Amino acid sequence: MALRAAATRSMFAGLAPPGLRRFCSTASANSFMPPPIAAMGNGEGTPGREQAPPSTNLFVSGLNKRTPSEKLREAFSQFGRVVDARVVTDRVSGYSKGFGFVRYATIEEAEKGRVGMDGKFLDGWVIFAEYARPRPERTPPQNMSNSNGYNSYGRE
DNA sequence: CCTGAGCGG
Repeated sequence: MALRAAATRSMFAGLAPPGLRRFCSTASANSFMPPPIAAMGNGEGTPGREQAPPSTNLFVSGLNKRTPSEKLREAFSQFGRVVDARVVTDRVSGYSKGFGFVRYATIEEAEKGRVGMDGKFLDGWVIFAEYARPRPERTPPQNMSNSNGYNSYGRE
């Protein structure tokens, strides 16, 4: 039955997430192999590539360019209370950059949502959820003109 | 239109 082969290809041609190529670079697309969970033999010699510490801010990457923030919040609200969910869009082009940020109410929910949505499918694309890096929202750590000393760090 | 590594206003 050659018809079945054609039908199978047609099915995969509709929702073939190109994001899967990150798992297997030179592997056959016909074989399902587990992701190479890195080589844990470096110990602590991976500076720059270290993930951010646990926080309520979640960095979601691998999103579809047409995925709205509502879809993100809806998908992540299944694991916890999403305080804020935003898909990063460009100011000049106005289109999504392919990643977004999801802020949970507590770190526990953020952890559950991160593990629960990391490696899941969204709009036919494999998304990756990890902790966002501590980044100042407005006031830079430089120039302390204010005697208050309040730092608007997105932590917690 | 949005082609895909990536940390936003």
